[in-house]
Amino acid sequence: MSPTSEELLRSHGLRVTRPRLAVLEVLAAGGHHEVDEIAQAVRLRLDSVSTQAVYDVLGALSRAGLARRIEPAGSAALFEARAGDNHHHVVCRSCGEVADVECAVGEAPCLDPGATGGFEVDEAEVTFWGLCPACQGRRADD
Amino acid sequence: MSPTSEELLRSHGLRVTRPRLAVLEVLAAGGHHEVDEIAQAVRLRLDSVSTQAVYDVLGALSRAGLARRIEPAGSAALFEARAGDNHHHVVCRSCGEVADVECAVGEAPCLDPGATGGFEVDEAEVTFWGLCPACQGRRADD
DNA sequence: CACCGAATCTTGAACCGTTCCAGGTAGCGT
DNA sequence: ACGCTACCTGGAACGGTTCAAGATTCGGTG
Repeated sequence: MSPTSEELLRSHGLRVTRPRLAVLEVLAAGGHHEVDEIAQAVRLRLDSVSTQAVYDVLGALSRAGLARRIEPAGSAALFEARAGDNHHHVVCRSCGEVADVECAVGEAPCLDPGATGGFEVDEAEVTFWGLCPACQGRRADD
Repeated sequence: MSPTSEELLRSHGLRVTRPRLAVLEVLAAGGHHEVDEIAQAVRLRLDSVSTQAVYDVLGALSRAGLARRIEPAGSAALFEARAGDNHHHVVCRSCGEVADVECAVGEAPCLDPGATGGFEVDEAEVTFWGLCPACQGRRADD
């Protein structure tokens, strides 16, 4: 069974606070969200939370491995609950919609680059670009 | 033999102007550069070029396929001359250094995602993360 | 070779997401 | 219950990028 948000925080050495619980629950609902969206959703649950607090919380959760930050070129930072399972993303060139893509290879780093010029690689981040179903329909509208 | 910068521009339907020639030559020298670096390098060749012009030129070159824009999470936009050959990048987590990595698979999109949720994928962008040779040495300094 | 329309460049300011700062507040171990 | 910190608040600052209006230049035409 999945642990409660409170247990998650404690087990990762983080203090349990209302903003953190709220952010965790918003992320747990799934999807990829901008900081602003998260802030708004959190404010529906709590009376008021500063933008700064949301950034801090998201930073803390990311560092603890409870959230993952992605940043597709041209977009603001997005956060998602899935972290540590090495999955990837498809981004729509037209509307920016993001969806998860399972890692077809397996373990991280799931790709073995040939010559890396001496770099010590620990992760391979893959971003697929294309058109989401909705934008395929209205292709001419760009 | 490789075409001159002027021929490149003309063959891609772009007007030949001093700023464009200068930017192309800076990029042709290789590497991955920020807009600001490019602007400075260009100003060594021409008397003065506005920052805006550099952005416009880089945008035009990217659209024409003469330059490629990459944007590793946490960095400003970088531009490089190699475009259309579907190669990838390694980024140093410590200093941000970027190096090219040949595509191990071949044709674009060089990865075949399994389930893409209906997305029509046309490109797979791979970013490897790790430590560059220099930063491996001073690992403790972070 | 002069002319014209469209593309391009200049200057200067606005924008947006993110981060920094100083101070008050609240979680949690003792 | 107390104190140490980590955390949250509010407001201002920042950097990269983009927008806007107008002058200039490119390149095809007559």
